[in-house]
Amino acid sequence: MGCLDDGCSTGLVLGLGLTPLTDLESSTSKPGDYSNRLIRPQIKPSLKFDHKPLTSTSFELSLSLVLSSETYSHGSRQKTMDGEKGCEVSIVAHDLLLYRQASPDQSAVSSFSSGRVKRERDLGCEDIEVERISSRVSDEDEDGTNARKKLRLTKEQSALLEESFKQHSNLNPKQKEALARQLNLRPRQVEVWFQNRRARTKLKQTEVDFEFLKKCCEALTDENRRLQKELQELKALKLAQPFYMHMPAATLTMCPSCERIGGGGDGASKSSFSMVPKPHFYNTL
DNA sequence: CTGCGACTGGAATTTACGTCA
DNA sequence: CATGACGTAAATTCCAGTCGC
Repeated sequence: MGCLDDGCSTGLVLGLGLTPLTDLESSTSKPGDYSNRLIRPQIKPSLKFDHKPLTSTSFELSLSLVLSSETYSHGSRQKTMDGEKGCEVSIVAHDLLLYRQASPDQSAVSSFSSGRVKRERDLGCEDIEVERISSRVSDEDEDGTNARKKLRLTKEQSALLEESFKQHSNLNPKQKEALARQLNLRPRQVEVWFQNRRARTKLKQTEVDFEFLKKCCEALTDENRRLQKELQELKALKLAQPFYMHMPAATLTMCPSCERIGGGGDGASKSSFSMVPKPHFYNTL
């Protein structure tokens, strides 16, 4: 990314925009995890300027040249090399687009600090157009810094997301799209919400597991201490009462709870207890 | 301080495309 | 010329970690 500053040093950044001729969202998509990839071959020429003329693509591409000072600090992950000059060209199309909440009661405005080109297909064409109109107006701070402005989801949005998460913690692209439409959010936002939700659910579960294991550990420590003590007492008993010495060791058992010694043998076997292993309470998770 | 929306970077995976036998 | 195997680039998703409001 250093090239933006020093390599080219032109102060110019080439921005790429998709002006929709797009039936690509509606017609070519198929259900399935990677349906959106179907549009990739069409986007590809736009990313590699040295391959094909832009006009060969199936939709119009708009390029804008802007001063690099207008670009975002995060920059773009998608970059390519200018074939002729060997100069890195940053594609910042989406970076310059501002998302505007469709809901009028949404006071918060989501920043679009580092939307990447690859994310652009997340947006419906209308959304792109809306964002294009409202872009460059208010997303950036006056001083050009790119502070994240955080959207606060409404209760309704959160509730619906939660509801949806309960049904499936992972969304396929179609579900994501539908949910985003329903919530007046970008698919990317829905995606991020689900990612965060999964991560935090996992974190919570880890904490619960940790507490559980800690309690198990404490219980086992206690049990171990008790058994050690019991062993000591048994040893002491053995020394103090030589009476048991002449009995075969295998016939002697001790009740773990009442600590009484039961003898083996024919007659005694009925009255003696049996050593049933204690069931372990710390079953696996 | 906590909650949470958003971002970054990396891994894994799929797909398209070019090359070669 | 058609075809299959193979390598590679591009694009996607998810996750872990982090930032910052």
